[in-house]
Amino acid sequence: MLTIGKLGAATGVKVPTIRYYEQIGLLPEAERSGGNQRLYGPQARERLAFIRHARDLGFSLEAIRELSSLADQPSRPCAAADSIAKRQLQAVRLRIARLQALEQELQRMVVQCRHGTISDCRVIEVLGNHALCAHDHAPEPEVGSSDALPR
Amino acid sequence: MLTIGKLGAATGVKVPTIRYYEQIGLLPEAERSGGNQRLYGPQARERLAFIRHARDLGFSLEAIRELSSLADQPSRPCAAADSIAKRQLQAVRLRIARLQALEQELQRMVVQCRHGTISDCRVIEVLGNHALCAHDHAPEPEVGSSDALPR
DNA sequence: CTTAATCTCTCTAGCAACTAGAGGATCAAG
DNA sequence: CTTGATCCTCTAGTTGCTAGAGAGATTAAG
Repeated sequence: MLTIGKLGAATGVKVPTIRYYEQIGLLPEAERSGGNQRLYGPQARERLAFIRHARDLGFSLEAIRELSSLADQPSRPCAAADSIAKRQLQAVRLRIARLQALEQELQRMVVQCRHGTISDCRVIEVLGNHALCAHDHAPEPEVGSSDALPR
Repeated sequence: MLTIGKLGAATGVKVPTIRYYEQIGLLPEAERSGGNQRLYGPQARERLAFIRHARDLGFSLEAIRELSSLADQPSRPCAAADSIAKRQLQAVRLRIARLQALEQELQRMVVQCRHGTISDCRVIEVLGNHALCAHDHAPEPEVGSSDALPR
């Protein structure tokens, strides 16, 4: 049995985050020791590793909630899991495309800066005037429930 | 003079967001009409467009605060503005690289899914076992003050 | 001139996904 | 048996907004 600190060290999840996951019901309530401290077995460890990994891949906690309730029902078809992953893939691709547009724009700004005074700084100038932009870099449209990429 | 609603429509910023910017001191306090409603001139409009554009380019409000205080001092050297933009460019590039790793991994997961049952779903399996991953997709390290990319 | 519709005002509370800190209990090592 | 690390609960803060209540202002139509 692991204490919360060991579990955190083993999975790379911070201690308060583990308690937070329990609080929001993403992890089941842990067993307790005589002195009221949380104790975790290998099952809890696997579950947390699953969550951690999915977080690293950018899944929202909501998506992870779905995924892990699916994981608990091994005989059901996996179409749902598949579609959650596909949605996430789409969201990631969109985000990449958008960030690449930003990258272009920022690079242009930085390259054109003559390092003089603010009054003729290209960075400030471009920010003040969208018309000087080469590309469209509109804000991201919302995509399903797995919009935000974390950390 | 524009009311807050017209200003919002003109700049693409929502009304409560404008009030929020004023509240946190990113916009100066607006003039008021006889009936206590906010009124904006062209200066405020430019400032808000500047903020909006910088937000679209992923700058944090903190970075924007710096940038716009710089913009107010036209005779100072522009090295500071330049370096803020460079930091942002770096952060964006890092984020792109990381998202591309995620994209690879997600795609592998999705492609390998045989559309059977959960018990042999590749998506669930990979999430449960990081060792099945091709790449490292560690969480992003923090970069300066302009970490989060919004919207 | 009145009424109705549409702003606008302030204020509080909520979202994701944590993080930080206070103040106290418990545990393992020496 | 004491010290220091770890654990407990609880509240509040972070970023960048968004939503809603309840009240007042303004405008357009009739």
